[in-house]
Amino acid sequence: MKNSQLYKGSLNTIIMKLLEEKGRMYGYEITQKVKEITKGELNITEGALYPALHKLEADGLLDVEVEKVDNRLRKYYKLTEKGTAETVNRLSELEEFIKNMQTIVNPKLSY
Amino acid sequence: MKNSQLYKGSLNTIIMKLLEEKGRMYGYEITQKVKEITKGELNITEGALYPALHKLEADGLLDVEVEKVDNRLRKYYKLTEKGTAETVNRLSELEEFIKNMQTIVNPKLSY
DNA sequence: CTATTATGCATAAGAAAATTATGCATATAT
DNA sequence: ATATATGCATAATTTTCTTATGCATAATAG
Repeated sequence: MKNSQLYKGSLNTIIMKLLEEKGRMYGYEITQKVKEITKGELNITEGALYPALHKLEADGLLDVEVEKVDNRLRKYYKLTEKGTAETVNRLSELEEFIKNMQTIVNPKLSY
Repeated sequence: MKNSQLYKGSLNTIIMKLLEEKGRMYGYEITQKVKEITKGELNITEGALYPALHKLEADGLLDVEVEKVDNRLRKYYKLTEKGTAETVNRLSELEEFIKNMQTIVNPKLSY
């Protein structure tokens, strides 16, 4: 998704967190939202995003609703009950991860 | 390296940061250090570590010195000049990454 | 005294997740 | 007319990691 490899593995968590906040979003909207949040730093590619959405749906974490807006197709995704529960876990894992990485970057601040 | 996929892509940065701090380390030492820092949360597997070290060496970012300690072999790695320069970039990327992920987790704190 | 754990390096097969390169379609701006 | 933006999708390839091994020495536990 970017020149930095660090984002590898975080895409699902990002998607789920955004959906938790917004209620429902469509693919393109997610890419734009992430670009905005990260001030252009993180550009999610379609080749990563769509397969990820399909897998989350297949795993029962997301539901999809198709709508036609301005004669263009949109697939709105939202968290299922299972997905909402799983998001809690993913977010706590993410916070642990961030803490650990901060400790590695700046070991002196950890005590 | 762990059950959480979030660490994917961060191994090289972790290795380089530790080497920047410690001067030189050997493989097994790196696994133990990371385990200690993360309180057991992150266990780097040999299958990930050794190929990563070999690649960093092949890319000219690390130098290796073989030593025999207590009748056991150790391969001490240290940053080359190029590696030290590259570490600066990786660390600033990591800090950006952490900031971005924090903004995603907790958008209300970012203003 | 033998089996397990710790120390130490290594690689091979496979899976997972991404990149890169496409493809199709409509709408808008240049 | 052409490029850019919107919108979804997939296929080939690459990167990175997991899992499973293999070998070897030292120390500890039963």
